[in-house]
Amino acid sequence: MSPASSSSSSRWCPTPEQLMILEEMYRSGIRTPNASQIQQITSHLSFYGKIEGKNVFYWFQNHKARERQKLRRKLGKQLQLQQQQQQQLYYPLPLPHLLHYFDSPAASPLLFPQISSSNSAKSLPLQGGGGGHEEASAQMMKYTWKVEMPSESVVEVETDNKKALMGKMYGRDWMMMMVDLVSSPPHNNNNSSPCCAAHRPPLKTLELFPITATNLKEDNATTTPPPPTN
Amino acid sequence: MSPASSSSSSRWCPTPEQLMILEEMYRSGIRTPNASQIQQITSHLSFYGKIEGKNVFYWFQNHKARERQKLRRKLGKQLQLQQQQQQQLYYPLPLPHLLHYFDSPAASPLLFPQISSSNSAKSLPLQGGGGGHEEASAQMMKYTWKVEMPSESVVEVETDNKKALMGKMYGRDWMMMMVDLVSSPPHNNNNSSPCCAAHRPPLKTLELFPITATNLKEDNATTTPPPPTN
DNA sequence: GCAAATTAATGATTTATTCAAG
DNA sequence: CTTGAATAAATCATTAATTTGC
Repeated sequence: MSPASSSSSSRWCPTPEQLMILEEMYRSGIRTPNASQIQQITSHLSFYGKIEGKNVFYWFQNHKARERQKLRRKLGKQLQLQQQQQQQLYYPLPLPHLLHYFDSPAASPLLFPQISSSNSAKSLPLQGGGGGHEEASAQMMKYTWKVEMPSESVVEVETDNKKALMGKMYGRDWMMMMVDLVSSPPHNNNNSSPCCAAHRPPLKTLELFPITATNLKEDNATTTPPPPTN
Repeated sequence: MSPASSSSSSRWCPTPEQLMILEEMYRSGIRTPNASQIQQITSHLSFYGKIEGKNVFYWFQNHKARERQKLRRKLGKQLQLQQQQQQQLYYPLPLPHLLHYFDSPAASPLLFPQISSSNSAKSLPLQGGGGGHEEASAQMMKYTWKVEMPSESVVEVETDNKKALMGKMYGRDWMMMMVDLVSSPPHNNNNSSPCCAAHRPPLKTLELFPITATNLKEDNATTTPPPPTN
């Protein structure tokens, strides 16, 4: 099973450009891109280096989690203080380490445009079946770039059959599978250097782009309109 | 449809304080409060935010269930460990009186511990899969799964048979299989210095992709019109 | 200066939780 | 109550930083 022994780099290493773009996207509100978005992002980022859909997927997952974690600690302290004060009014609670939920409606005067709350905003904006069986999380579709994918062959699937076949597969994994199919185009970077040139030329111009992303999900707090919950 | 209309979330969202108190109560022994107790609790908790009696009722019900579940799992694991140790002396006897604790197909391995370090051979480097291969579950279509796939080979399956067959290929196993089949493109894992391009394309002015309001409807076009949930 | 040893980041997986539908 | 879909949390594992001894 020695996978080519030669360090096939088991792990993706984002180039500065890729990272920059991803962060900008995140900053713009993107949190959990769907497969379609991932494909496009991947496609674009592949210009700057080897990358696969799952990398993008993971990046957002991890980044979101990290940010949330960071934030949670800060808020946690604040909350604890508040609660310490309040608990005196009611039950003499020993105040353990409850740090599960954050949902204070008072919301966050946060500086960062993200992570409104961890578990709180449970109100999943699942397009709540308004009208009739939607298929796209509308919110997600807001930002969509026109990318030139290698080939375009819309697969027609028999939903019914498929459904049966799928058995149980976690959504994420499934998505990844799909994403893998599309992943990044062959990117010949014939370079044997260890991995990830950490410091490469600062690449000058990189102007930031206007991503009109409105990925409104439980995440994102910048301009969260009350989830229609349609 | 569209129960919506509810400007506020249709669902109770416990504030941290409420949650803390509830948990403390649970900890002190309360399990199934009667109407009177519920009323009282609700009254108290309402100080920290909107809440109704039924919320309290449901909370205790759910929490109780959850705790049981948790405990059940822990016991299972402990047993597993103990048995792993003991099985060297004796042989793994699946304590019959615990069988009812396991109801999922995944349970069997527990009873017959085989020291399967799940995380052992994680690093399954990219296999140069190739075969296209995709199927979509009806549910997934909500994410607009009409993505452009390199090759389309819709696997025709006999729903009925397959379904039955699936029985054991739950979750991870199934996924892994699929992923293996699909995975990433050709990618010769020779010495193709995988990681990070220290060598990315000229990249001069970094022309960022045109993500703008202009093409906000691409997806619509290719897939389906996202309901203006927003 | 460099390379083994340690530590810090962070990419990749797995597990648990949550919500909704049947 | 059960099951499926989706997500977040927890965890693992590898890479890059860094420290340290030479």
